[in-house]
Amino acid sequence: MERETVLASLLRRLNTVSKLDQADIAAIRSLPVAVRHWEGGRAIVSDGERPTECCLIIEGFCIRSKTTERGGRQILSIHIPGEIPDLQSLHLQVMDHDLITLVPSTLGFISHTSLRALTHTQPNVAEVFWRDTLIDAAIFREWIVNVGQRPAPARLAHTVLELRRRLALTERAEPAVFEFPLTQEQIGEALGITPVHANRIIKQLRQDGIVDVSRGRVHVLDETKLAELAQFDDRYLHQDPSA
Amino acid sequence: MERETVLASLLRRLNTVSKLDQADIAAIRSLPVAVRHWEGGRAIVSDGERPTECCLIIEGFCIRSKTTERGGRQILSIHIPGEIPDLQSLHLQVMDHDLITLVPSTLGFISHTSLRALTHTQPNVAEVFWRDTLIDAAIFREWIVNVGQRPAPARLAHTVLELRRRLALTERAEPAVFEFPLTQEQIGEALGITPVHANRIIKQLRQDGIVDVSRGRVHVLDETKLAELAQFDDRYLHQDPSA
DNA sequence: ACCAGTTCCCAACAAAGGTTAAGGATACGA
DNA sequence: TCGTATCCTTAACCTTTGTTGGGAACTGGT
Repeated sequence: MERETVLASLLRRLNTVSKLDQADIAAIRSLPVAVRHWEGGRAIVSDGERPTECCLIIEGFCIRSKTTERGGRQILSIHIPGEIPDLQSLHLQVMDHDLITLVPSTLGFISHTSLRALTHTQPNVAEVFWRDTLIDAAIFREWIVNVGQRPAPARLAHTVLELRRRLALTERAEPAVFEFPLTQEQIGEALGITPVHANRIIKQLRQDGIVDVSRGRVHVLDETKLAELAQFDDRYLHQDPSA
Repeated sequence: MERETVLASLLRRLNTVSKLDQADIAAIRSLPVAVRHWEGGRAIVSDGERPTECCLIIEGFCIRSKTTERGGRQILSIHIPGEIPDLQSLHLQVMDHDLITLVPSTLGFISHTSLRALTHTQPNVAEVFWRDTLIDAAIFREWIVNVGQRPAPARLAHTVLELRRRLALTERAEPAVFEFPLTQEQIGEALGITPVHANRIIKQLRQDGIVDVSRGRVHVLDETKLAELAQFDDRYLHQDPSA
């Protein structure tokens, strides 16, 4: 795979969310990236492990999740190409959650060693990466609000709109139809509800002509009603570098 | 107030959670800190604002929270002396949530300017601060699990044990009785339940002889039962610098 | 075309949690 | 010490969500 395309979405994203100068871009471009393909539904790193590299999603979808001792699983975030979902492992040596592919994916592995060398020689890149992990945390905060405050249908609506907005960063569009490769069971795990209840609310939203979530895709049926249900305000994504 | 005591708990905490050398400690000690007293229940920074300084809690308790358009409030975290709950504002210019005192507190304000100067001259301090925000994010992840997966009594038990463990970092003890200055309404906002339900579960836990949460304090009645209910595993707090 | 394994779908019932409304305790200032 | 505000407490009732269990539809492999 071309080096260009491997880092393209990462650079596009970082350069939108922060400010990179030519030296930063060149330095990131020269990072050694080991490209590997991964099946769907397979762990990349697991809770308790001490990874020595970070994982850039080049193509595909991943989730982060934690499993409780009672066997329940909570999905913490959904990740898309251009993101480095385990960037925190650079300074948090032991994983406190799992990182798992949802679908067959192309991943780029970058060693902690070379990332640390990069952040030491390019302090501006260090700050851009730091900011990236802060946005990650901001998304967790909103996820807490989602699970803690919103009724189940609004939770799904919000999750769907957040993902679309984040996809728009690298894809430059907010389409009415887009990929959302979670089973109903996984949707339940993301929203903190059972799969049966996930099925109920999906059916409801479909019948109400608001949104159709099925076969791994989202069809937005009524943009206005969906936005009203989700009360989605993208400020927390901090996509504007001056904000 | 003595400079020593102003930064004492911050330094103790950072030095436990990460590794600081003498130069780092000296550099942090020389930070200009503006000490101010704050009433309880008053905002320090609010959603939408662009703060120019960060806030160190010297004495007291604070929370971070978000308010939804429907009027519900979700408490995202509880903060104690030695913590800088809005450190993220250093690289996320616009606040996406509120920071509020719970009780009358002594706060130390440190300008972004001097913090940036510090992180530029002492890259190791930058990494320690970065790591601190990553631990903050790890706590958010566990909070998502708490609200999304655990039944209400276990949520309260977990929250209580987490706070005690974090207090132990600067106080070096895990007492059976400690301060927990949240009203039942605020407990509900933290756990994603109504105040009425918060009251129900508090009463339940008291009657079951597990824990008594009242008048702003926690009394642990049965350490074993409480631990079993909460399924508390402190790995996610990353208090050990090698982990 | 068939099979096994998922995933989706649905119904009936149970439990957890939300709503409303009201009385009682506590703290604090005049 | 009296009031006022806040907080705690409880009850009755209602809604959402969980549980159990089953069947239908789809998928990928042979």
